[in-house]
Amino acid sequence: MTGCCKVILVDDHAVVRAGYRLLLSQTRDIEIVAEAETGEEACNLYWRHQPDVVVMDLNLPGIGGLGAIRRILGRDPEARVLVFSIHDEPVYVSRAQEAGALGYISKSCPPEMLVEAVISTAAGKPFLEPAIARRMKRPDHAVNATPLERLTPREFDVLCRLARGLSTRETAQELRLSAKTVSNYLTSIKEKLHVATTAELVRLAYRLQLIAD
Amino acid sequence: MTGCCKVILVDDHAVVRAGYRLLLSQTRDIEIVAEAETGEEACNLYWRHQPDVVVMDLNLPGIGGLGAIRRILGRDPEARVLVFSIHDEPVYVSRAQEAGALGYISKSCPPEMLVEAVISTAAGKPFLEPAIARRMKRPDHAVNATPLERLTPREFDVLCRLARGLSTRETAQELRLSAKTVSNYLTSIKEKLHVATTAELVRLAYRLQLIAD
DNA sequence: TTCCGTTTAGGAATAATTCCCGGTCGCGGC
DNA sequence: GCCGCGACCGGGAATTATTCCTAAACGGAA
Repeated sequence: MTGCCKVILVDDHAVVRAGYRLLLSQTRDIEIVAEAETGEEACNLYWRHQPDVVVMDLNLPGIGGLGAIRRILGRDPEARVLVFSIHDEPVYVSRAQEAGALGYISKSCPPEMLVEAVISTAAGKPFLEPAIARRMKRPDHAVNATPLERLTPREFDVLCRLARGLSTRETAQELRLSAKTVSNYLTSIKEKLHVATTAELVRLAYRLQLIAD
Repeated sequence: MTGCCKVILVDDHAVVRAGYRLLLSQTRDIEIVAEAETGEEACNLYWRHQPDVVVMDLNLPGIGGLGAIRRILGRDPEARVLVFSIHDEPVYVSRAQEAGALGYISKSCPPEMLVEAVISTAAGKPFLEPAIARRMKRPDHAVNATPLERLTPREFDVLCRLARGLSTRETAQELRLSAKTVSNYLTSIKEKLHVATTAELVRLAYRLQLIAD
């Protein structure tokens, strides 16, 4: 571990970022070159700084963490993103990996592991929190466990936003789609998840821990 | 501010605690004497250390943050608790204050404010994040505090069913109303609870423990 | 009695949803 | 290269849901 790895920190809470910054600054090998509050901001800062790794929270305002990952990876397939989320459910891990994340740790991990994961990811080595890796291996979760796995990435995007309480119109604006398309997605989501009403959909989203409170 | 104020840190995420610990340790006046992951643990550690202030997250496993606050205050009415939550809605503030919290800040506040709030609360002075204080003063806050009380009995009936996932038609059948009437109730419920979509309504119902899972 | 809030629902206008369709794009196989 | 597939996007038309307004019936409070 010679050299210093440059890190961008993405999280919508300033206090939280400040904490991580201190935590990571204790290690000589790590330097935080920028912080972002939103996915969009993260993308912009990425081009400017060309960091070795992006430490990315998942639920961000705007395009969200997954959107940001897709956007960054779309333009730089070599980008290394470490997801650092409050969620430790396999659903989110799969989604993040699909989007192109190289590492994934949850906020329940011990503090040292954050450092370890950052260094590993910066070096291009995938890092997955062991506790989560164990859960991912359990057969019941494979592809058929949650019907969520049958949703396409875009359907998933739409579901996340509608479940959070956005209207079809707001969702459309955020994702730059027509309200019509969002409606059509909603219909197919409901069909795939076997629910009839939006309320049922939201309850399901709670049970699958897609949204929390 | 002579002397050192003793702090207990309560949050279910170790990394997050580690960050706050570093953040607070930068100030000489503050010493973190213990950390807890759950409300129960926080209570036990409170008797052992008799801290000047407890920095408490709200959503904890088990009895939760509010439960812990009530339990601590129940045995030591002089206890000083600073709530440090991700939520910035007035509902949570009122709940926390009812439970006995002396201070409240959200995680969207600037890092320096955490230090300020800890010192203030430790000294027995209430601290409320200015941005939240402003929101609390808005007239509609009376509604925010106990939103369900503004619903008529019939509206409540309707809400329970819709939130559980019944369609307007099913709800109408169950209550022997016309679907039209149920729709009309739905509109007035949404207005009284200040939500725009059904999804938001369901989330609110979760938070108010109208439905569980 | 008069007034007010609740319960109920219809009419009309508007918005959302459903179902069906057709187009584009990229990817893996032949 | 060409084919097929599935994801992605949204228009059209029919159907439903929602909103906003109105109004009747009822019961309790002033």
